[in-house]
Amino acid sequence: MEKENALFGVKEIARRAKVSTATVDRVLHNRTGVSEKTKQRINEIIKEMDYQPNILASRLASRKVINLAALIPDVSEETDFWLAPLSGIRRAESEMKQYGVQVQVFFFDLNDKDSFAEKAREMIDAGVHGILVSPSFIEETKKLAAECSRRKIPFVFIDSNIPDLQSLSYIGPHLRKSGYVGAKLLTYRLESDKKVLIINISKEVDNFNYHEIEEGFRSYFNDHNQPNEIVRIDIRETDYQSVARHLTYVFHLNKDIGAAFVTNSRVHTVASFLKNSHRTHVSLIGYDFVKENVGYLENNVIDFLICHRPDDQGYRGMMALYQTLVINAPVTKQNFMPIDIVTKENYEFYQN
Amino acid sequence: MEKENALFGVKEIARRAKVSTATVDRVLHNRTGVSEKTKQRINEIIKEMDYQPNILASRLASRKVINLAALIPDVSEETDFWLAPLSGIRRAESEMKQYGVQVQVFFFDLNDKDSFAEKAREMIDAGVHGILVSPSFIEETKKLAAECSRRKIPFVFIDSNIPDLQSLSYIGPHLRKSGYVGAKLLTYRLESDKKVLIINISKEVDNFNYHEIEEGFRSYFNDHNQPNEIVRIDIRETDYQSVARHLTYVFHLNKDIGAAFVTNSRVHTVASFLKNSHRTHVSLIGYDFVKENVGYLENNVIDFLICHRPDDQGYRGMMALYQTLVINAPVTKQNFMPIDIVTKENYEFYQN
DNA sequence: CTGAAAGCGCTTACAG
DNA sequence: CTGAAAGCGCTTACAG
Repeated sequence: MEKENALFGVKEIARRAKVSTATVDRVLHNRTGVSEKTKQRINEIIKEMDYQPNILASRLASRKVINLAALIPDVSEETDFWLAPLSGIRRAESEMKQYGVQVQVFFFDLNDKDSFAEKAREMIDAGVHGILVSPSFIEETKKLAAECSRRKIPFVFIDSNIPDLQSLSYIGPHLRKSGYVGAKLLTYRLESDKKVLIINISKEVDNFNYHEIEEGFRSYFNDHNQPNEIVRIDIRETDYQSVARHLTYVFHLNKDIGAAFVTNSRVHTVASFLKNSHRTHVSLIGYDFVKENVGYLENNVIDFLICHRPDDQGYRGMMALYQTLVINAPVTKQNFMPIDIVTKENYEFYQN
Repeated sequence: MEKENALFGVKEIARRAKVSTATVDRVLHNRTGVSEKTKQRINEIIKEMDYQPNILASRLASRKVINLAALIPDVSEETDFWLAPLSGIRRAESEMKQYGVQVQVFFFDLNDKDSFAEKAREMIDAGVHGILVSPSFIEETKKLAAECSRRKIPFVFIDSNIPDLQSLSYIGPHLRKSGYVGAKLLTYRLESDKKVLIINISKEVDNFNYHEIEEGFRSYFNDHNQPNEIVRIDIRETDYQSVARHLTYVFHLNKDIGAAFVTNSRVHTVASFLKNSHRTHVSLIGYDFVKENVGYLENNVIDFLICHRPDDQGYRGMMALYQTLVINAPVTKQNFMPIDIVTKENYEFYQN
């Protein structure tokens, strides 16, 4: 009168291998304490049956909570950019929590390397199983990556990448191509006798990301034999007064600037300057769909914003961790986001 | 010696209400056969505890399979547009199937209303619990919607909408705004003495979608007092010869057409004509990131393609059904997709 | 209208 | 190295 209706699942494997389900479970999860012989026999049957575990049952039985963490910049007065990735992370969280996954978010200060290191420490100490991180500081990120490797904690990068660090996945823009797109838009209606101004506003002296964007931007000019002269300026102070001072000088020296390209989300500062100095005829392109920029899109001072779906980056980053840790499914190593073009006319539907 | 360690879940509710978990379950799912009094008592406790059901356990115990279906156009020789929504549907499927959800896709012929009705019939007869549909034919869709309402089967529309049909959700473009964006791009570098040509290539005489797009397009010209004259042409045959014949005539009549806007994905036919007749100086904008169009983006005949994340539409549509039927969570009634701008420079990263 | 018991497909101590 | 048994938090017949 035994019920042998289980034609699949661990029970069936156990029946065929003439072992208990406990042993099957051990093999399934590469746990120790199974003779090599039994192990092989079971593995063959698993293959034969093309066994697919029931994640539902698995998660329910093992009441292990999986702890995922994210280490991202805090939203600051300067920019609310990180609101978007955060919202993607939260969205992932709300989908995963029913399956026993918890998410903790750690925020660091973009102007303070030490806060990154400190929060990374906290995060590791919290005993997390997987990490999403915005690798804003190279050295500190390397240390974190090393620690993760040591503890076998998978980690993904979003927004920018540091190659060769064994990250599970990179989810973010292809910066070179992004700069290239910027150049296309900038030159689309640019007269050939006008100069082009590249503006890099950043406290960090050597941000590799901006270099890549600029390289991409310049390579478009090369590829298309654009005759326009390119002027560039680095501004190390991010406040309006400093930016205005530098720009006044550049515009004074170069009377015929027809378009400006800002390599990051600080384009609103430039927009403000152009507006105040009655230079709104200059085409302006920059990065990121943040609050500060939208107003200038609205009143036509900024022509285009380039964006890389920051919301999606957060979402997909968390999902990549989930895939690895819960579903045990493979994850794409490089996941380049679309290079989105946002204008006054389409921004209201740009959710990411 | 009883274990009373369950401080949550149906057991705890049952304990507090002094009933069995079976009765709690009945109340939880609005099943009949519970006295009004007991029901009230249990509902109070549920509220008090802010009880969240464990979907894992629920899905595992009730081995009911949920059948979702999609009714979309088949990929035809004419266009592979529907490959994208299909891939989104498949992506959703692979995420949901571990949770006991099955997905069936039914394909109809875009040139044959009857095939829509027929497949709709088949789908309903298959006993599905939720439906995603591309409402390509109004009357047939209305019939399907009525049948769904009768059977209390939730349905979502993607790609285009038919309002007032009690759909669970619409996921797709805001067509008016999309046409508006098209006009912005078209005029961005257009000289004011040039004419603009609107081209509508479609066998259907009265496609409401194209009307909306065109209206949006025209309203941009109004809003901005664009001086350009607008010429429009309707082409009822979709083959290249017919299109070429009509266009030859229009271009003959109007010597100074500077830009053309095609209201759908058939922009590649126009591109082909422009190329063959050495008119590639005409700016060309149209719809959809389909194989046929990409080549012309590549060789600069098409300037911009406008897209509405068809992949995402399929994915989100299925997810909306999942949310309703499995999670019992609310769903947004209108979900307008971003209006994406695809160019030669950024298309390689446009996955949707 | 209500409850006791079995069961979903796994995992986990525990005992040997 | 292996297995019997209990249990995860629900749902489902079945019996009353």
